[in-house]
Amino acid sequence: MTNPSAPKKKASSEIPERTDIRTIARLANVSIATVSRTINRVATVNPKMAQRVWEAIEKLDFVPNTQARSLVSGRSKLFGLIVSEITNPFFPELIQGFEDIAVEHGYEILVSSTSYDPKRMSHCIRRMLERKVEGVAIMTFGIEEPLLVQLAKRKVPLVFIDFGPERPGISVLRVDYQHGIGQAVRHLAALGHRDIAFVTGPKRLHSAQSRLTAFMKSMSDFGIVPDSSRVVVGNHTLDGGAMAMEKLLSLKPLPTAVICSNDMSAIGVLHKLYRAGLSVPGDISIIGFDDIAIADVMMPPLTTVRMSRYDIAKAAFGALRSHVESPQESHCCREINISTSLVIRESTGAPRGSISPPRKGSV
Amino acid sequence: MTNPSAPKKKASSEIPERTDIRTIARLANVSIATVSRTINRVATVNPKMAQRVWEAIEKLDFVPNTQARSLVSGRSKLFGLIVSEITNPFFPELIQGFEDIAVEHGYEILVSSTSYDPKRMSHCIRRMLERKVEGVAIMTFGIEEPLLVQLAKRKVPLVFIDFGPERPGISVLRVDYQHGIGQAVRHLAALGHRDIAFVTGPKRLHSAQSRLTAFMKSMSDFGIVPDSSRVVVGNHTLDGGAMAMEKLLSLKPLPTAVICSNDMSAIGVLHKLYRAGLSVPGDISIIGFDDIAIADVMMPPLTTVRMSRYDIAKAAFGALRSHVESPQESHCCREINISTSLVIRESTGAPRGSISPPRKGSV
DNA sequence: CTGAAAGCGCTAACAA
DNA sequence: TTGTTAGCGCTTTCAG
Repeated sequence: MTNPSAPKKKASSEIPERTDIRTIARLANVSIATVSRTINRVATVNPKMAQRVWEAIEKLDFVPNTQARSLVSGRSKLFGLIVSEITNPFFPELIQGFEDIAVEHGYEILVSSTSYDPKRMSHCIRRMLERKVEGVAIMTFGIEEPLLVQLAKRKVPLVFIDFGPERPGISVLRVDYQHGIGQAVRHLAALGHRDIAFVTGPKRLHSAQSRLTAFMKSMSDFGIVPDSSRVVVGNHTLDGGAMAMEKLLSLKPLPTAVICSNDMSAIGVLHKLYRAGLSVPGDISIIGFDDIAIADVMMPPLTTVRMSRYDIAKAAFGALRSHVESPQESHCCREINISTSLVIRESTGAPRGSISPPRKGSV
Repeated sequence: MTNPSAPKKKASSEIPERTDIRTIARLANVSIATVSRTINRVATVNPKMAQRVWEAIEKLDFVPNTQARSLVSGRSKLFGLIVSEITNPFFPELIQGFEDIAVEHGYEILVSSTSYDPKRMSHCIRRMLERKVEGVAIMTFGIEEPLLVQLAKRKVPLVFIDFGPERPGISVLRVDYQHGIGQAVRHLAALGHRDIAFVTGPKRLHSAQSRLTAFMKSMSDFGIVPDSSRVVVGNHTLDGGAMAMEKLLSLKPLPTAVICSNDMSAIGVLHKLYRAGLSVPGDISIIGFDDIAIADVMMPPLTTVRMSRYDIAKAAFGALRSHVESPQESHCCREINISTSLVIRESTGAPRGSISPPRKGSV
């Protein structure tokens, strides 16, 4: 007992520096049970007593101790939220949504950004387990198998995005990449593009793979078989996008359009193009993915596939909550669909020479 | 006791579904005190026993319950971190730094984004109090007085940025706006600018005011007295910047340069200029403040005043930690200086007509 | 409807 | 050095 405010031994003449439920009970002249009931708004408490209790609480400015509460009730009212990269604007928007909803429902969240590092991820899962989270939303778009085991063993409700094991207590948010990316390809095709490149995300990221797959499928739907040199690996960061575009720039006939696995990559691409003195969409059309807030103020504003952070946050929280609060019917929400859709702005246009005769590619 | 794993009464033939310190003690054939000591790495435990304890822990995959631990020890190892706007990239970078440092030192953080809303702020302080945080970093660059009282009353160590009350247990991070903004003005003046506008942040934000003051002071250092029409109110968002620039655009002689109170505003300004068909820095020079990651990939890359998120995170954590772990010497760290400095990129140049004859604006 | 009492899982005197 | 024991602040049976 390091707690400095805790008296060593009970003594009748002790000054009660700490103000707990007992202090309130004494002041309100009721039992601690009544105080507890009042605070928890149990309907059966006599209004008169409740009134006295609230007054005492007000007067002493009492704040209940969540730790003690959780300890005895077995409910921490805490959810974990793991994201891969808090510096990618997509995630703060997601976190904000999740936090808003959680708080609204009386939950707190423990956020952790793992920077794609399995070590950090492992450590952070451990910490969450120690804090007795009631569920974890793993919004990293991919996870290492062993870490998963660590969590699943505990039977902590989990919600994944894109990819997760099929087990009770685990929900998966299925993002319909095909729809949005299909729209993107159709948009480009309608504009006259046939030579479309793709900047992927990190190879081990499941979501990045799904986006690529959706792209390939959409292309072949239009009878286009992209050759592999048009698919270049990025890493979902600004730099990664810039580097990917650099590679693309060295290609013999420059692709007339490029779709990126996320907006950060697309912005990197835009920047590299700016450096190269190429105009967008004049020389080349660009499409991103995510629709982060900044996409709208790029020069030019970025055409992109929107994936609603709010929908994701809401679905993730909902899944966790239903697992926690009604475990028996939790199977009903095992999979939730998240839709995506194209937002057309100004980074896409007809390819050079599609109407007027083709001319030499600049650069 | 809702806890479903908790047996109602002790019974000798109970299956111990829950694995706590007692279970470990039994398996390792030691007392619970020894288990506790082992976990807490108390040096005096017999290595042999410790070994047995660790094995049992390993075998049962035991994770200690932080809530119980905090409850008895009086140390939650939790810090609160309040930011104003998680969707402004400045903050995620700050959060990341703070989290890294905190975790490294065995602390957890509770993050909350208040969106400048005093109601949310109040609610979030309350929640943090309930969770028994040991300190709160209030990185909102401004706070309402009554909320402050709420916290100060509890004697929770606090660290503010820019502005905070002078009380024991409270540290303040003083940002040296004058240095960076002075550099910015000097840079512009050296380039030949005299007609420099300023886009402020929200009026009630202390930091925004300080930035404006630093600007005014720097201007007068160069003998320039900016007329008030050149100071336009923004709100530290993309939209706010765009709207501010719109106002500026209607000014009779367009200012030749504009300094913004933060990068988000500057990006909004850049975008509005792009819309207006004006070139940067050809027609007008722009300087931001913060140096968020995206500033470097703007078109053109934004000249801005850098304020290190990492320095702030480190200083904030350090202040909190020293208050918690050695309260007696906490007065030694009441004020910490944070420096700022100009990062020159490509959004600044000589004003039109200063050296070479003016040419038509490109688009 | 209210109060007394038994813990939640753990740490820290204190004694052995 | 190790074990025993008394709580941390709260919820929740269970009697009354």
